[in-house]
Amino acid sequence: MRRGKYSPVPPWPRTDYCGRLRAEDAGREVGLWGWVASRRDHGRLIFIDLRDREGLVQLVFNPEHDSDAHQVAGAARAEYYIAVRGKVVRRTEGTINRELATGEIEVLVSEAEILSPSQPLPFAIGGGVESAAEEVRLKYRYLDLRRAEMQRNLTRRHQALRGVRAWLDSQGFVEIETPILWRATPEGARDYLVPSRVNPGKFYALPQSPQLLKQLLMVSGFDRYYQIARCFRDEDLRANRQPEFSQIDIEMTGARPDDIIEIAEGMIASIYEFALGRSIVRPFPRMSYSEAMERFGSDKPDLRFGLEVKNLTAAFSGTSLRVFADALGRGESIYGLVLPPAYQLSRRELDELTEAIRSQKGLGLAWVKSSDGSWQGPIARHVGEPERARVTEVAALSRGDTLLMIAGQQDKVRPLMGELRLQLAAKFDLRRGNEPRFLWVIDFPMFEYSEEEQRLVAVHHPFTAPNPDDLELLDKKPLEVRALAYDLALNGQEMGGGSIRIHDPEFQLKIFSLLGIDRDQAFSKFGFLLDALSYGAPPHGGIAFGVDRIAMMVCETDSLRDVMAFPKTQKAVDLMSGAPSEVDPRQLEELSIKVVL
RNA sequence: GGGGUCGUAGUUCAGCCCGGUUAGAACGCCGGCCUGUCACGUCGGAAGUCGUGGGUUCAAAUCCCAUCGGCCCCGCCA
Repeated sequence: MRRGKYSPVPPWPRTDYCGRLRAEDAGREVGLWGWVASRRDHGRLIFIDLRDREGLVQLVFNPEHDSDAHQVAGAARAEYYIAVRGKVVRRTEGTINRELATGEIEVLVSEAEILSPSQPLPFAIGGGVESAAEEVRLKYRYLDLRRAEMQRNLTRRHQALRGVRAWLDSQGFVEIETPILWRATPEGARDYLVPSRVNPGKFYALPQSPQLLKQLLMVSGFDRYYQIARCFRDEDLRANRQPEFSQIDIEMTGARPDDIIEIAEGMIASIYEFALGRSIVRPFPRMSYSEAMERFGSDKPDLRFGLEVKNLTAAFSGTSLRVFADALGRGESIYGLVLPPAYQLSRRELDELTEAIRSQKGLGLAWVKSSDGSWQGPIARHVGEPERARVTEVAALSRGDTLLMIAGQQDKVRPLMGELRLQLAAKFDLRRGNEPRFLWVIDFPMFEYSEEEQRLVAVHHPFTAPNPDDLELLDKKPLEVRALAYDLALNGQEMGGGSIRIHDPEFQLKIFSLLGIDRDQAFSKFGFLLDALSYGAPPHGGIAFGVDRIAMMVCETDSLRDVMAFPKTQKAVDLMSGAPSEVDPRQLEELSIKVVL
C-alpha cells in the first residue's frame, strides 16, 4: 500500500454521483470519485465497481484504451478511494446487469488516480449489517456507516427532519435553541453533571428536555416555538434508549389539547411524505388512559392485533374457586385474556408461564381450555356453573379457546396482563402489519403513588395542568384527577407526549405541595419559573417527540443504534473513541474535583 | 443492582454436551494465470494469546470458579 504523490484535493471535479448515472448519460464525459467496492481483474480487462453515497457504477479499464489508467486499476484494492475520468457508454446487450440501477451503462475509464489507499477492512462493506458483530461495527463505526443500509437510514432520518421543519415552518413555528449547560432539577431522571471551573464546587446539568425553557419562551412571546433538541438522561440503556437522544420539542401559546394534536398529526403526515413519499390515514384514533389500561393493560397499546384483556371481576363474584374468592374478598380484581384456537399453548408452556409470573410478580396465573360447554384445566372443576356462564359471556369465550386469568390488585394485574398480551403476540408472531397504527392516549391521571418515595409523583411532569373538570378532586382524591396530557403511541411504542401547562404561579405551588415540594423548596429550585409565571404568562401547552424513535419508524428497524451515527453501547460506552475516559489529574484539579473509587 | 445469551484466524461460523491427532470451513488477504466480469474464474500460500485470570486433570477451546466485553430483558427512564 503506497500513497501516490501528495495532493490535498482531487485532480478533477466530480461531475456526477456514481449511483446516479443512467442510460441517458451515455456519451457524456464524466469525472467520478468513490470507493472501490469490488475489483474483477481478468489480466487485461479490469472491472471496478465504484461506490459513493448514491450507489455503484461499473468502471471498465482496457489497457488498449489507456494503459496508465489500467495500471492504476491493477494497483487498486478494496476500499481505495479513487478518482476517474471517462466516457459513459451503453453496455452491449448481453452484458447488461438488471440487478443494478446503473446496470445499463458503464464508464470506460481514460484517466485514473488513487487518492487514498486502504488497509484491508475489518469487515466487508457490501455484506449487509449481519456480516459483522455489532461490537466490531461500533468500533469501526465510520466504516460501518459506509454501508448502503446505514447511508439509507441516516439519509431517511434527515428527510424525516426536513418534513418536521417544513411542516412546523408552514404553521408559523420559530426554531429557537436553548442551553445545553443548564441547572439540575429535582424530579425525573438522573442528570448528567458538568463541573464549573469558574464556580468551584458547582455543577451544570445537561437538560433532560428543554421543558422549562420552552415554557419561559412562551412567557417571552414566541407564541409558537420548536426545536430539534438534544436531551440527556443518565439511566440504563435499552434497544430504544440512549443516554443522549433528540426530541422535537414544540410549545404553543393558548393551545387546547386538540390544537396540539392537530399540529402533531400534520407533522407526522409531513414526515411520512418527506421520508417515504407516502400519505397516512388521519385523524388518528383516541383512547382514554383508563380505557387503554382496561382493554390492553398498557398506556401505549399495540393495536396491530387483538388479544384484548377482559375484566372478569364481576363475572367471578360469588365464585366457589378459593383463590379467586379470597382475592375478591380483599377487593382485588380478576382479568383474563382469551387465546383463540389457532394459538395453542402446550401444558408445559402454560406451566412455565405460570411459574414465570409467580416468581417475578408473586401472582398466580390460572388457565382453562374451553370445549363444548365445559372447561378443562387444573382449576376447571372448582369453578361453579353460574360464574362459568358469566365468564363465558363476558370473555366471549368459544370452543377451543384458552382463557388465561390473573387475580390481584388492579394496578398490578392490568400491566401484567398487558405484558402477557405482548409476550403471546410475540410468540405467535402477531406484532406485524405494514400499516402504522397510531393512537392518541388521552386523559392521563395527574398523579400516581410512589411506593418507593412514599408520596405522589407526577405521571407526566409537575408542570402539567389538571383537567378543570376534576379540580374539586385535587385535595380529596388526587389519584383520580385527570391531567390535560396526551401521548402518541405507535405499534406499542411511545412516540411522543405532551400536556397543557400550568401558567398560574399560585396554582403551580399548589401542585408542587401535593407532590411534597414545599414553598421554600419550590422557590429555591424553580424560583425562576414561578417568577416568570407571575409576569403575564399566557396559557400554553406543547408536546415532544422522540426523533430517534421516529427515525426507527421510517427506517423500520428495532434498534435505535441503526438510526444514530455514533451510538453508545449498553454500558454507555463509545467503542470507537473509548469515551468515557479518565482525564488528566490537572483537569480535575482545575475543576476542584477529587475522584474517590 | 438482577436475569438470559454470546465471545475460537481480519470477518462469519463449526468444534465444546461425551477432555486426548498438527483447532477446521467459508469469505477476506498475499502471489501466479486469465479480454466481458458483475459475490468473476482458476492454481498456490500466509494467517489463531480459542476474551482474560485461576482451578481440576497425565492432558483443557472442551469441565469448574471468577472476571471483562457485546447484545436482549427486569429494575430505572417526571
